[in-house]
Formats: sequence, C-alpha cells, structure tokens
Amino acid sequence: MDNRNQILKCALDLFAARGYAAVGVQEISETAGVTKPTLYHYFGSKQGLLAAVFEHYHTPFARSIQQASEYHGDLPLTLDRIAQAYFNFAMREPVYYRLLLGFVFSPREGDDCKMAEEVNARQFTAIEQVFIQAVHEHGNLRGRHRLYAATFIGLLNTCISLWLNGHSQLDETLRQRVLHQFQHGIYS
Amino acid sequence: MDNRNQILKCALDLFAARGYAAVGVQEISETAGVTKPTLYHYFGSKQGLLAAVFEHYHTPFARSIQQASEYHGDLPLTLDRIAQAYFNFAMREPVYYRLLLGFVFSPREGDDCKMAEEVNARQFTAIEQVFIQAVHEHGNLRGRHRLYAATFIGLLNTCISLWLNGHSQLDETLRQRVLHQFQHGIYS
DNA sequence: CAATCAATATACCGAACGGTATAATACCAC
DNA sequence: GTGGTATTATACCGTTCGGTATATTGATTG
Repeated sequence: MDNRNQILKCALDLFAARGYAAVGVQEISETAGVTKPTLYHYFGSKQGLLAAVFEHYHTPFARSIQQASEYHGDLPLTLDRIAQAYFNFAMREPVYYRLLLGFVFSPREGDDCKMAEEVNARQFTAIEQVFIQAVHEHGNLRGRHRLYAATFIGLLNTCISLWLNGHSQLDETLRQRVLHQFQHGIYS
Repeated sequence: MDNRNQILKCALDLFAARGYAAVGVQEISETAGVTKPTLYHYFGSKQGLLAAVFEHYHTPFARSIQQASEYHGDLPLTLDRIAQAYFNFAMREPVYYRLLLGFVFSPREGDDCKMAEEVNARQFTAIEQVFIQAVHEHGNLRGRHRLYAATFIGLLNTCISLWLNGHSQLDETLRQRVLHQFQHGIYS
C-alpha cells in the first residue's frame, strides 16, 4: 500500500480508538512508518488529514444511504433498505463507523466536530425526506418527520453500537426485530 | 463560590464544549481565575478533576434514575417516570448532560471514556432490570431486555440531543409522544 | 543529458502540554 | 502570640504539541 493510504488507515484507527484531539500527528506518522513531513506533504494539516479520512471512507456510505432512501410508496420496504445499508456498511467498515458514532451526540465546538456535523446532517436529511414523502400514504405521521428521522437513525446506531461492543449480532434477525419495534412498538 | 466549585464548573463547561482531551488544565485554571497549583491541590491530576466532575454532577442523576426505575407491575408508568427523570435532569444540568452524551457512543480507549463507561453502565443496568421484571406481566418481552434497555435509553438521549440543539421542546408532549412510539410504534 | 517535480528525510521551531518544588499567605487552635 | 494546617502564588521541570525550512532522493520529461 502506498504511503498516503497507509497514513489514512492509521489515522482512522487511532482517531477511532482514542479521539481526534487525543492523538498527535507524530504518533500517526510513526504508526504508518513515515515521517512527519511526508504526512504534511499529503494532507497539509491535522485537520486536512481528518477531512481526507472522512472523504475517503464516507463517500461510499453516503451513496449507499442515498440510494436506499429512495421512496416509492412503501415505507416498511424503504426503512428495511435503509437499515440494510447501515448494517452492511457498519460491517464493512467497523472502525470508521466507530469514529462516526463518536460524533453522533457531540456537536461540540472543536475543529473535528464541525466536519462530522455536516456528514451527519446529510444522512439526516436523506432519511427525513423519506418520512416527509411517506405522509402521502400514512397521514398520521404528518408533522413528525424530524422526530422520526432522528429516532430511526438513533435506533440503528444503538444496534450498531451494541454489535461493535460485542453485545449483539448484526444480522437479519436483529434488523427485522428493531424495524418491527420501530413501526409497531415493543408489545406486539 | 469557593475555588473548588468554581474549578469544577469551569472544567465542566470546557469539557462539555470541546472534549476532555482538547482542553488543557492551564485553560481551566485561567477560566476559573485560579492558578494551576491550586487546581492540582484540589484534584491531584487532570483525570482526578474529570472524576470529581462526574462525582459532583452525576450523583443526583443516578439517584433519580434508581428511584424512577423501581418496578411495581406497571411498565408504562415506570417508563414514564424514567423518561421524566431523564428529561428533568437534562433540563436542570444541560451542560453536564451534553458532556455525558459525548460519551454515549464512545467506548474508546482514553482515560476519560473509562470513567464515563461505568457511569453509563450503572444507568443501563437499572433500566435493564425494569424490562427483566416486566416479563412477569408481558411475557412476550422475554429475552430482549438488553435490546429494550439500550433502545429506550437511546430514544431518550435522542430527544434530549434534539432539545440541546434547539430542534425540539423537552416537554410533556414530546415525552408522551416518544413513550407511545416506543410502546406502540409510529403508525398508531 | 539536463531540467523538473513529486516524494521523503534530517533537524528544527515556538508554544502548550501535564505536573511540581518551594515559598508565601491566611486562618485556627492553643 | 505561636505552632500547625489549609490554601494560594511564583517560577520552573521535561515532554510533546502542530508545523516547517532545507536538503536529498528518484522517476519523468523535454
């Protein structure tokens, strides 16, 4: 692997494990087996490195979500496709998803969070659109699209977090269970 | 206010705003209007300061949750009391709750997360117990207490996060709506 | 072959990091 | 008033921080 991708990978590992602020560029470059000026040659700054990590790993995820959230009149089907997209991506890039999760409830005032904020906002908007469109078929959802989008994404993130920490499988059984729970509650 | 509490308050503000690793003790002591040795006199280390922040702010919250999650055969009532406890505490200590939220999906390998982990684990256990006991009255919940506890807490945190970012009120209307959603789904 | 340019290394910058040795203050009991 | 104790300030420690000036390499290109 060339040095640039090696740096990207090591930066992701370290950021996901200990957080952006707690990791120094020195440690990243050492882990990647290069020197600091090499890192700065490719990414310009520590912030630029984080931006490149987002760019590199998030693009396929964003496309997958966008594709899954195309709504054609069947809300349960669309939610299932979205959940599949989330679960599949989390399993393909678990370390990156762990990095993402760290920003979910952290709209703080750091260099890093600003970048993660728009990444999360894009996803939110895509899923919010689903609930807005679904009002045509389910009028009683009206006016609550934001709450539904937030709680649905929260539910998926809860599942993925459980899986990342070894408390659950991330399989079709779990997906169908939480989809049912979201749509029909815990009692039925 | 005496210096010790002043330091605690400033540390909370800064940690919640920019994260534990991104804030230096220098900045904390300056904000609090004291010098660094004063801070170290009271708390011994930066970690000790964070531990003291948790201790100071979390004790009343933990007691409130513990009290609300006493189960006596009425699950909807118990969930409502728990949600009330969460919402009330978040409104009383919004800055501390923002700090807490930052750790929810971040079981990383840093000094700070270790401390937050057990704090969150205690809450989780208390609420998990509710669902374990509720099996007596709702047999179909059996075997899913962990998932229910995680998703219920996740739902409450989603609401509080929405409120902290100005996207929603944190009132009785929202509480009843999400409690209904959790128990009966989005369609009914 | 010479010129160029991307890529990498050596060595360094000032500033901020977490933490401390020491001494001066202030209060309290005797 | 005198001895002890808790609290605070001055000044400093070695280390790491993000970032860079400069030189060297190696391949491409005219």
